[in-house]
Amino acid sequence: MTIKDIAEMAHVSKGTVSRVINGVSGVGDDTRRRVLKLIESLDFHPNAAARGLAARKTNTIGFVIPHTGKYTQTSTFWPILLTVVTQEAAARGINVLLSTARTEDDVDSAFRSILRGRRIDGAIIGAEQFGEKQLAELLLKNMPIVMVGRNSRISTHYVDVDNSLGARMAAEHLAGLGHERLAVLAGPDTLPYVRDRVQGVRDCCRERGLPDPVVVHCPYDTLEAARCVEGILLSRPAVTGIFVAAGDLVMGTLRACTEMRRSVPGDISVICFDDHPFFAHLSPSVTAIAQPIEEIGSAAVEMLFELMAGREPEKAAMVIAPRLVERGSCAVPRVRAAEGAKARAEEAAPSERLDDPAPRVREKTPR
Amino acid sequence: MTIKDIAEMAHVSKGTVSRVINGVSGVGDDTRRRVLKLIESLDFHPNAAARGLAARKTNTIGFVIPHTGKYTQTSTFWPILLTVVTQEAAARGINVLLSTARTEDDVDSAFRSILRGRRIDGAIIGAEQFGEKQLAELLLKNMPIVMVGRNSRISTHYVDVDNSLGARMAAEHLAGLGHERLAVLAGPDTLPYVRDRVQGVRDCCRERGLPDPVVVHCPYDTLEAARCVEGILLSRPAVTGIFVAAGDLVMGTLRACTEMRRSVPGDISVICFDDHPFFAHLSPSVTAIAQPIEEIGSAAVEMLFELMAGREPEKAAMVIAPRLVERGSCAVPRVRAAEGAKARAEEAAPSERLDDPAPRVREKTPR
DNA sequence: CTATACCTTGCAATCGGTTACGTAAAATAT
DNA sequence: ATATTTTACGTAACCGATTGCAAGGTATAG
Repeated sequence: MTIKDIAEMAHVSKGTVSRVINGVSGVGDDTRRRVLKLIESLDFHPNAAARGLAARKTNTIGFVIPHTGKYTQTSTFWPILLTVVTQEAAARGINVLLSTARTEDDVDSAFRSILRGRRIDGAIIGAEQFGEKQLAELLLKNMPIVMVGRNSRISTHYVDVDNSLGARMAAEHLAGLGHERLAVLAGPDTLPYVRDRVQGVRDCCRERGLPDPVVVHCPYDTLEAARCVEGILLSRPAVTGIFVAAGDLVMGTLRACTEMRRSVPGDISVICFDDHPFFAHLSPSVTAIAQPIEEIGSAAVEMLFELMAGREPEKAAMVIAPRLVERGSCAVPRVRAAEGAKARAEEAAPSERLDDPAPRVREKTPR
Repeated sequence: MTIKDIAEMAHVSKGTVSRVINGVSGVGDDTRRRVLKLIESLDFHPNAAARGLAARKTNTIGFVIPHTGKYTQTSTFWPILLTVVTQEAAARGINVLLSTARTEDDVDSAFRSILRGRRIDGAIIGAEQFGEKQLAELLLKNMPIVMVGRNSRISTHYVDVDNSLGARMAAEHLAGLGHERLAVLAGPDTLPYVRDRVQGVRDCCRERGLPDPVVVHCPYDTLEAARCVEGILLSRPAVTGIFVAAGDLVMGTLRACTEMRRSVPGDISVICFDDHPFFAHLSPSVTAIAQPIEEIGSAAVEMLFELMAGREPEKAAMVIAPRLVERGSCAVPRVRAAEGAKARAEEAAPSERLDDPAPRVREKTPR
C-alpha cells in the first residue's frame, strides 16, 4: 500500500495525495475530502523512510541519557523525564530514538552514526553526557539541540532546575527552624550542579550571618555517604541540620544517623535535594527539594520543537524553580541552648513545644 | 556527502561502494580496501532513510513500555530493562525507538503509525500493554515481536521471570523459618503475573501442609496497601509472615506495621517480590525476591534478533528464575508458642535464640 | 589455443515518497 | 466581453541508497 495505490483509487495523481497528507494548500476541498476518506478507511500510513528521504526530515528526535550504573536505579529523574518527552513528542507525531550512553565514547559513536546518518531532526541530551568537542561538532552542523542540565562552558539552549535557588530554599528552611550550624553532603565537586548547590547554601549562611557550612563531597554511593555523614555528626561545634545535595546520598545519610543513634529530626534535621516517592513513606519521612521534572521535560521538548521549526525560542535558557516538600525530617533544633546560643534560647524553647514536629514524627517509629 | 561522492573519489560506481559498505562479497580486495579507507577518513555514514527505503529495513527496533503514573517511579524494572536493551542494541548497530504507552489506545495509535510506516524491524513490548486484537494484527504482519512478561492468551515469543517459582521461594523462606500462617498482599487479580504469584504461595502451603494463606488484592497504591495490611495484621489466627507480591506495595506494608506498632521482623516477617536499591538501607532492610532484570533484557534482545534474522530462536519462551536476597525483614516467628502451636514450641524456642536475626536488625532502629 | 566458468564492476531500475514547475480551468478585474 | 490573476492538479525530477543484470576481464579446463 503506497500513495500510488491511493492515487489510483481516488483518480488523482501521487502529488495530490502527498499534498493532502501533508496538509499543503492547493487541493480542492472535495478532492481533499475524498482522498482523506480513502486514507482513513484503508488505514494508510506513508512509509517513513521514503518521506524522510524526500523531505529531508525524519520526524524523529534523539534522547540521550546517562547510564552510570546505579544512578539509573535510585533516581527517578531520567525515567520520568523520558516519559514526559516521549509523551509530548508522540502528541506531536514525533518519534523518539533513545540512546543510553555509558561513556563519552559511547555518545560519540552513537551520535556519529545517528547524526551523520541523518536519523534524527534534533535531540535532547543529558548535560553530563557531552564533552566539548562533540557538542561543538553538533552545533556546527546546526543540529537543534536542547540540553537538560547545564554543561560546563559551551553555551547551548538548555533547561535546568535552579540549583542554587533550591539549595537556598533548603538552607532557608533549616535556618528558619532555628538551625545555625549546617552541613552539606554533596556529590563530586567536579559537577557544575553540585557546585551551584553548595554555593546556594553558602550564600544563605552568609546573608543570615550564620557560620559557614561544613561541606563534604563524596561519590554517589550509599556506604561512602554514610561514612561522610558520620564525620559530619562528630564535627564540633555540632551540626544540627544537614542538606543532602542529591537524592542518591540520602539513604546513606539516614543510615549513618541510625547507626550513630541520632534521632531524625530530634537530634538532627535532614533535607534532601531531589524527591522520591519512597521519601514520603520512610520513617521519618524525608523533607525534600523536589525537582519539577515534568516541567523540565515539557520545556525541553517545547524548546526543541521551536528550534526544529527554525524559530528561536523565547528564552535560550530556562531555569526552573524547584519546590519544597515539607515532611518529617526537619524540626526545630532541640539542643540549641546546650550548644551556647544562650541569647536565643528563650525564644526557641517555647516554639519547640508549639510546633516542633519531632514528637509527631517520632511516634511513627516504635520499631 | 553521499555514496556517489565516495564513488567518484574512489573511481568506482555507486554500486561498488554500496557493496563495500554492506560487506557484500564480489568486490576485489584492493578496491574494497581503497573504498573503506576513504569512508573511514571522511567519516562517512550512509543516509539511514535511503537505506531503509531501498533495503526495506530500518535497523531500528521498537521498545514499548507502560506508563501508568506512579508505576514508572517506584519500580526500577523498566528503567533497567530499557538500559539493557538500548545497550545491547547499540552494540549490534541497531537503534531503539521508544514509546511509552499510557492506554491501550496509545499503543494502538503509536503502533499503527510506527508499524505501517515501517519505522521498525521488530519490537520488544511490555506484556501488559497489549490487547489481543493489536497483538494479533502485529503477528499477522509477521513483525518480529518479543514480549517481556506473559500476555493473557495469545502465544508469542516472550521472556518472563518465573513468577510462581519466585512466590514459592518466598513462601519456602518464610516456612523454613517456622512461619505457619502466611499472608499475601498482591496487586489486582486481573493481572496474570499476580495470579501466578498467589498460586505459588498457595502451592507451597498445600505441599507443606500449612493452612491456606490469607490473600488480599489491592491496587498499586501505598495508602491502600497500608489499609490492607492493617486488615491482615488484625486477622485471626494471627499471620506472622507476609509475602508482598510486588515492590510497589512494600512501603505501604512497612508503614502499616509501624502504625500498628508491629516490629519487623520481631512480630512479623516481610518478604517482597521485586528488589530495589533502597531496600538494603531501610530499617529493617527488606528481604526480597529479586528479578533478574538484566538477564531478561538480554534474553529478549537476543530472541528478537534471532527472529529478525529469520531464524527461530531456540526457545519460544524463556522463563527465568529470580533469586532470593536475604536481608533483615524476615526472622523466626517469636509468637508461635503463644498462638497455639504447642507441639512445636520447644523446637522453635531454641532456634529463635540461635539464629533469630531480629535483635541484630532491631538495634539498627533506635530512632 | 579456444571454450567455459568465475570474479569484478558498472549500469540502471527501484524503493515510496516530496516538490518545483507547467498548464488548464475557474475566478476576478477591467 | 476580454485580460489577468488565482486555484487545482498532473508531470516528472529528485532524495540516497540497494540490487538484479549484463559486460568485460581472468583464471581454469579441455
